[in-house]
Amino acid sequence: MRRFKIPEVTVGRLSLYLRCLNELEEEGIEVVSSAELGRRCGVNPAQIRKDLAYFGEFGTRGVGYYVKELMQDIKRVMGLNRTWEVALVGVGNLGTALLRYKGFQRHGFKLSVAFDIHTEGKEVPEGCVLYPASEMERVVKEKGIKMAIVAVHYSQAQEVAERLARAGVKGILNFAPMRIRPPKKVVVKNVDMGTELEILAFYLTMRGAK
Amino acid sequence: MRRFKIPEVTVGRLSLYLRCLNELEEEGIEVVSSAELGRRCGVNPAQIRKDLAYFGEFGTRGVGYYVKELMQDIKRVMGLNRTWEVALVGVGNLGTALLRYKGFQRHGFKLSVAFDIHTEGKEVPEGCVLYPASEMERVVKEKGIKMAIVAVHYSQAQEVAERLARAGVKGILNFAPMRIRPPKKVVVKNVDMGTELEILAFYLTMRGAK
DNA sequence: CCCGTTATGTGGTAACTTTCACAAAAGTAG
DNA sequence: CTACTTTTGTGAAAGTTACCACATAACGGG
Ligand SMILES: NC(=O)c1ccc[n+]([C@@H]2O[C@H](COP(=O)([O-])OP(=O)(O)OC[C@H]3O[C@@H](n4cnc5c(N)ncnc54)[C@H](O)[C@@H]3O)[C@@H](O)[C@H]2O)c1
Ligand SMILES: NC(=O)c1ccc[n+]([C@@H]2O[C@H](COP(=O)([O-])OP(=O)(O)OC[C@H]3O[C@@H](n4cnc5c(N)ncnc54)[C@H](O)[C@@H]3O)[C@@H](O)[C@H]2O)c1
Repeated sequence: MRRFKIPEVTVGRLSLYLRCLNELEEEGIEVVSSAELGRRCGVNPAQIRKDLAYFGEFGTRGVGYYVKELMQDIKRVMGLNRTWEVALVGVGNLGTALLRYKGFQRHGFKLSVAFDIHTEGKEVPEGCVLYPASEMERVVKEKGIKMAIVAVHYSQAQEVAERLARAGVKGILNFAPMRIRPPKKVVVKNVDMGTELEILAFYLTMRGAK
Repeated sequence: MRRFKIPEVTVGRLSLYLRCLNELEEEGIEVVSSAELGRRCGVNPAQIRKDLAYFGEFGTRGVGYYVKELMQDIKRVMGLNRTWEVALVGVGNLGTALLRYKGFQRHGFKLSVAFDIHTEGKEVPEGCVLYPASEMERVVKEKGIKMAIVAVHYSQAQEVAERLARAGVKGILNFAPMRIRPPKKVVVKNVDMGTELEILAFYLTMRGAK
């Protein structure tokens, strides 16, 4: 139950467990063992127990974990028992797809504001407001938004990140193909789809494909 | 120079080095030390040297690495000195954004065919051909395509992956929010944006944001 | 209420990754 | 050709993460 340095892989797996627990719940299963959960999500059972042990004792010996309870517990420790307002910067190809995606909403992330340097002719879904990029600091600060997604051209990503940080954002998910150097007190996660394809290319080459 | 088990983090960093070397080349810099490269991409210099040492000796002692040469070497070991034809399955919000994205092309990945169960009214860019999903096995096999991107609803992802595998695909990049269990002899990379946001939420909660 | 069964929580260890630190090689200047 | 500087390539240490194996706890049947 020591809340100090939790490895990111562990946090990622918690998210995975949550997905799996969701399915179990939908199937009407009320109790699950680490063995069964491990089989379903491809993780060693001991790993699951160790991951959970960072945060407390959630299971019952001889029984397993109560699905609904464990879901609540994981959501609580991950900060998912609430709605997070998220700002999107860059309403281009990718930004528009993200805005239209219903999945974030379902998991408690609400893309409530979007920013772009060009707003003319751009549409955003119900429930989201589009602003010119110049309004970013003001709107983000006023709304107290703490989380943002960056989907601008890579040459703009670092600057946008720093502006967001100044406006009070504490977490950034970056899709531009360059690692944003995290501003002070900000957590940055970079998702680089190009790199993912390149990793695939590597393993295919290694295994002698084509 | 032992080509056995290369850790995936190493491969990811190779891709990062490549990005960085590109910038150096654009700046007209011809030689770079591991120290300078490390500063630029936020990686320990010894780490860089170790990563490269898996594949050979690319540097010159007392000098450093010749930028152009190292780029070629990394591209060669990663299998990026060629064009990869890629099939896209699922031409929805995300699929369309991916098709329109110019960045893949620039790095040698060509999304030359796309598949969807609904093709009516769907547009794909020049250079890409859209087929009904029922044609998947035939087209992929005929074209000898080895790499695919899956952007369908999560309930379809596993089945699509298995069909792709049967058609000869050896590498799959999956965007559906469920881990695809890799079919025999297929490498699967899962990109889960929901999980990424949840990891951010965790660290923000941990640090007491909001 | 006790005993057998089951599955958790965890100490210890194995496996893996990162970093240190230095010998070896290459270049340069005298 | 030698002395000196620079920076690689790498063995060994340190640090991290995953897994095994078992004592411990809960449950249920007799
Ligand atoms: N489209 C994809 O599928 C895809 C895939 C992988 C990575 N990416 C990356 O995501 C980013 C966006 O890609 P895209 O295809 O949507 O590009 P895009 O050009 O369609 O969209 C970028 C948007 O950002 C806006 N913008 C630019 N600078 C801005 C600023 N300073 N402030 C606010 N808005 C700004 C532009 O007006 C534009 O609308 C790029 O970095 C790209 O490399 C995209
Ligand atoms: N849109 C996003 O920004 C986003 C973000 C994160 C994750 N995702 C994930 O990516 C996937 C696609 O998202 P989307 O928003 O594009 O959804 P979407 O519903 O807009 O698109 C899915 C497309 O796949 C097609 N399809 C369904 N089953 C198919 C099959 N068996 N074979 C071929 N085509 C099939 C559908 O006709 C549709 O066009 C989903 O799994 C989603 O969870 C999307």
